[in-house]
Amino acid sequence: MTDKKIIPMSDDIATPARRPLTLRDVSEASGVSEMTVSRVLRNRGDVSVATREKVLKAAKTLGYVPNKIAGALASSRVNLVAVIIPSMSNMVFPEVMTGISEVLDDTPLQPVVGVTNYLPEKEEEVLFEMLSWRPSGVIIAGLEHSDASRAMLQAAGVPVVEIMDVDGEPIDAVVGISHRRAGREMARAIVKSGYQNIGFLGTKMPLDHRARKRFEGFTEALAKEGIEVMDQEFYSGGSALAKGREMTEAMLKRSEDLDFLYYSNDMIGAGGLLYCLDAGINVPSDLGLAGFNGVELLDGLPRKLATMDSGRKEIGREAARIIAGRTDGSITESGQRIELTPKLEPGETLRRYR
Amino acid sequence: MTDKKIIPMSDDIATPARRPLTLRDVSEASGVSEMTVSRVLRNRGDVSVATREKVLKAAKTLGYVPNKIAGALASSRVNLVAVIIPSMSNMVFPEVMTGISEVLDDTPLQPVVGVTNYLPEKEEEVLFEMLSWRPSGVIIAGLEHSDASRAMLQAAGVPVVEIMDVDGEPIDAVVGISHRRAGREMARAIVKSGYQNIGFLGTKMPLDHRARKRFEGFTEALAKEGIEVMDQEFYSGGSALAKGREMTEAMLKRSEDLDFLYYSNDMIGAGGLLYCLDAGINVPSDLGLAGFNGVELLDGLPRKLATMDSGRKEIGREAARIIAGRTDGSITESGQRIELTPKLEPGETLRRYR
DNA sequence: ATGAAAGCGCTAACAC
DNA sequence: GTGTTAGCGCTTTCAT
Repeated sequence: MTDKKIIPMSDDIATPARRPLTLRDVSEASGVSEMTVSRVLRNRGDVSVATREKVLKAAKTLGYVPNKIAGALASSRVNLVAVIIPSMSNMVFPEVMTGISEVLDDTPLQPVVGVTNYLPEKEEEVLFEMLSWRPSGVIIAGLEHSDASRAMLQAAGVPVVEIMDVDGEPIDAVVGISHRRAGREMARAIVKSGYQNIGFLGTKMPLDHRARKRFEGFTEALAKEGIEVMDQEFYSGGSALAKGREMTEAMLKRSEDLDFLYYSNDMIGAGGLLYCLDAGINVPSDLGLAGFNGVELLDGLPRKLATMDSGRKEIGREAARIIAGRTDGSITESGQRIELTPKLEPGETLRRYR
Repeated sequence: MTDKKIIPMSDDIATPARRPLTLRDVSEASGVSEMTVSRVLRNRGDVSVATREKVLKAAKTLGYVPNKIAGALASSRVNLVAVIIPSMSNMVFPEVMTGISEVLDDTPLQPVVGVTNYLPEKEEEVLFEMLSWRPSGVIIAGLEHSDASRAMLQAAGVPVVEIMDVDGEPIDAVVGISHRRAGREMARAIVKSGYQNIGFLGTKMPLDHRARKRFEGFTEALAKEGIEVMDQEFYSGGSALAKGREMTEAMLKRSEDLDFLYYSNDMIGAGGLLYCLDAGINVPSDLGLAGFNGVELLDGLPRKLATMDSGRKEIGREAARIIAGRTDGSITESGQRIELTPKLEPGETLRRYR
C-alpha cells in the first residue's frame, strides 16, 4: 500500500452551513412554496399529506431550524414569558420556577428568567431588556417597583402577575401570601406555646420587602400581647447555615433569658438548630425555634424545624395559569388576585403547640 | 363650590398605549428621522448633541422600549447566549450561572437558560427551541448528546462550549473537570487514610454521566489497590438530606464492617453525617465520609464533610469568557479546552489524611 | 451629520 | 390545497 490516495478535505465539507438555513432553502429543496412550507412547519391550515411529507423530509435532511426572530416579527407573537426574580441561589425561586414550568410546559409559552439581586435599578434594567423582546406576559416578584418599572409594566400591554406577596397595590394580577399575616400568625403560635422572651434573626436586606413585612407583622402581633422582641440581629453574605450558627451562639450568649428564636428563613434557622443541639440546649423545652419558607431541602435535620410554608410552587403554578389563560384567550378579565394561605408547620421545635 | 367641573375620563388616558411604541413614534415626536433616532438610541455614528437630546427626551417621555425582535432580524445579531443545563434545583447549576452572569454582565450578552431534566429528548427540544432564537453562543452541560443535538450544535454556526466534564469528545470548546479523575483521587485519598471497607451511595440516574464517571474512576482506582466496593445503594427523588440519612442507616445496618462511605453528592453526604453523629458513630475514626461538589451551603454543619470542589463558578466564568471572546472577535480560534483541577477538601471526616 | 431605500426571514391576508 | 403580495420594526448601505 504505497500509493495512498490523498483526498483533499474541502472546507465546505469540514465546515457545515455557514449561513443558517431559511424557509427558502426548504422550499427549494422540496419544490413547495415558502408559504406552504411555513404552514407545514407550524401545522396551520390544510396541507395535503403528500406535500406535508415532502416538506418534512426536506426540512429534516437539511437540518432546518426555523428563525423565531423573523416569525415573531411577522406575526407579532412571541411565546416568551418574562420571569423576574430577585435571586436564584436561595431555595425559594427555583421552586417558583418549577411551578411555572409545570404549567407552561403544556402551552406554547416558555419562561425566560431575569435576576435582579434585590436591586431596583437592576430590576429596571432587566425589565427593560426583557420587554424589548415583547414577551406575552410578565411574572415579577414583589409589589415594590420603581416608578419607571411600574410605567414600563403598565405600558407593556401584556398580562403582568406580581408574585410572592399580596400586601400592597398590584399593577394587574397578583398571586402570593400575606407576609404580614405570616409574621403575625407565627407570633401568635409562639406566644400560644408559652414562649415570652423572643429574639429575631434575619438578613440585613433593606430591600427584601417580604422579610420586612413578616417582621412587621411579627412585632405587631407580639405587641398586642404586650411582648417586645428582646433581641435582634441581621446578617449579610456567607453561608446561611454557618451564619445561623454564629448568630445564634452570639445572641444566646448576650441575651441569656431568651426562650425563642424566630429566623427570617429556614437556612439560618437550621444553622441555629444545629448549634443548639451541639450546645446541648434543650429544644424546644428550653428554647423554641422557627424559620420561614418550608424548604423541603432541610427534611432530614435531626429535628424538624418549625416553619411556615410559603407555597412557592403553587404560586408559580397560579401565576403561570393566569398568563397562559390570558394569552390563549380563555381568561378575558385582568387584575385577578389570588391570596394563598401560609401554612404553619409546627415541626418539633415549637413547644406544646396548640 | 357647588359647580364642580366634571372631567370625563378618556379611555385613551386611562388605558395607556395599546399598540407598543415604535421608532417612528419617537421620530415623529422629536421631528428627527427614524434612522437618526435609531443611531441615537444605539450610540452609533455621529449625531449632533442637539438632536441627540431631542431624541432622548422624546423617547423617555413616550416611554419607548425598542423592539429587539425587529432589531435582531435587521442586524442578524442576537445578544443572547443559550445555557442548557440538566437541573436548576440542585446546588450546582445556580453556581455555574453565577459565574456565567459575572462575566457576561460586562458584555452586551445575556444568558438564557433552558433545563433538560437529564433527558436527552428534552435536551433536543430545548436546544431546538433556543437555537431558533439564533443565539450568539451555546453553553451546554455535558459531552453526551443525541446525534440530532450534536448535529444542531454543529450546524448552528456559533461558538459552543460544553461544560462540567472533559472526559469525552467535545463538539467545539470544553470547560470542566475530569470526573473520572475526581473519583480516582478520592479513592486514593480514602485508601491512603487507611480505610478499607468502602461503601458507595449515589443517585439512581443512569443519565447522570458525570456521577457515573466519578463512580467508574472510583472503583477503578480502588481495584488498583485490590479493593472492591463493599456495598452500594442508589436513590431517586425526595429530600437528599433525608435520603442520605435513611440510606446510611440502612447500609450500616446490613454491612457492619464498613469503615468508609463515599457519597455521590454533598447533600446526601451531609444527611449521612448527621445520621452518624446522631447514632454516636465516631467520625472519622470508626467511619470516614466524603461527598462531592464542595457546596458552600453546607458550611455550618457540625463537622465539615470531606469533599471535592468541582469549581462550578470558575467553569461558568471560563465558558462565558470563551463565548464573549469569540463573539466580540477577541478570540478567533475555536475548540479551546480548559480542564480545571478538582480540589480535595479533606474537611473533618477523613481520618489522618496524608 | 442626516436621510432614503432596501431588505432581514418570516407570516397575515388574500387570491386562485 | 396552494401561491402571491405586502408588510412586521428595525438596521444596513448608500447618498447627500
